[in-house]
Amino acid sequence: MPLDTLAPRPRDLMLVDLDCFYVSVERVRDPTLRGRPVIVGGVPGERGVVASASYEARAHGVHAGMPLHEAARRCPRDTVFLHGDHAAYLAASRRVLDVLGRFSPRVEALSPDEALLDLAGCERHHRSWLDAAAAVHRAVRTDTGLDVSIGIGGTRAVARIALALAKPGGVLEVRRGEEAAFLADLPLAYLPGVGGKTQTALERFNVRTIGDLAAVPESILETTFGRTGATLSRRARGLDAELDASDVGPRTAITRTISRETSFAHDTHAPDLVDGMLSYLAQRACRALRDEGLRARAVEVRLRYADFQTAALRRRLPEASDRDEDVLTLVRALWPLVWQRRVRLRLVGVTLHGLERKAGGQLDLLATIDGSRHLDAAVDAIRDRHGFGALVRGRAIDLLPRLASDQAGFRLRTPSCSR
DNA sequence: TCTGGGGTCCTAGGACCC
DNA sequence: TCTGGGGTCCTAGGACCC
Repeated sequence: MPLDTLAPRPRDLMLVDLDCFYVSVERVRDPTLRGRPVIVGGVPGERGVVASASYEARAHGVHAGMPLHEAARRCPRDTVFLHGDHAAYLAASRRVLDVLGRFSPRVEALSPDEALLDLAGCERHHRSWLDAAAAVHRAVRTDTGLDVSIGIGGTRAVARIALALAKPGGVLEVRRGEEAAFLADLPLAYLPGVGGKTQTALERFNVRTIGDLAAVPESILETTFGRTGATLSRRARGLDAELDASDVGPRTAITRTISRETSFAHDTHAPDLVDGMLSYLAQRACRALRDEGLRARAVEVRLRYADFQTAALRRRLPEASDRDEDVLTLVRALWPLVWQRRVRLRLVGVTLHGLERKAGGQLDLLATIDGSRHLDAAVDAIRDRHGFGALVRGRAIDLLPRLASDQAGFRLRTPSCSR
């Protein structure tokens, strides 16, 4: 890592977050949902958790990540439960990114409902950053009907914490030089990278606020917690950690892993069901792989038992591949090895590792004489026209009626805000 | 019927090579 | 005979985030 990326570079970052994103998109499509408790993630009776809850639902103690049946127990009768429409959310997300692109040439989508803007060079267009934030809020509102919250700070971590305090629908700017004072009294849990385990570990050292952490010498934290300790130390002091120092902009790095997993409606001990579901998931993962123009070098099969214990095995493929057949062979060999306990399974999943860009030229030439590659391409084309379920290999076909559609990532954690 | 699905980064130990 | 390092690849698993 070059030294200059470690030096604290003065910059102004604006983190924009869409409030109750999924619920808000649903309300734009169906205004009768306004003012009522709305929960996106599934319907009661299904296995699942809340992905997004309206403030009316949150008033009853519902939050993202809560099991659906628990949410149903807490909410009034007229609460609307929706599965969600991820294609619509993605489309809305793109429209918002278009709007943000008018405010800065450097916009980075962090998730479907969050984007980071580097404000360098935008000074002359606005009297202040608060002014700019108000303009962003108005523009997104006008063009998409969605509301945003905004955090402004000199580092990704500071902007994120400012955002947490700005919700819902507000703006908070932390000016350069004021980071230490801003962070000092905040509970440790506000610091990105501090989860339950780390918080507990640090509390044993009497570290309870971000200011407490900032006061501990970085060398001690690094000795105790390794690289993570150094990262947290820098964030707590309002500095960029190595991880955070990258330029703001579209991600260019290659995807690291591609995974597809699903929970069974009921825990199962039926080998046919497990084999079929894993075949289906493997084919979906391979399709995503081909869509990205990547090949995988290793395959992992994961499962979760009814008691929530999980197990996984990872093996290299004989050679990097994007073909259903190669991955299926390995998946079929692996799952009987992973499933050791005589306990029902609640979830199975397939993860592709060691992704690399598919080589061009010569391999394409090979592909023309490679029948199974042709087959995958033909299958992909049929699925494009008629949906993924139109064609599934082998035993996976038995499962089709109960398979859910492709789903993008759910937003789980909404930092709590008491101000 | 407690506890979804898709990711990233980091660590650690063993194999193997020089 | 004994005692080493360093580097890289591979697998397993933890913690965290949205």
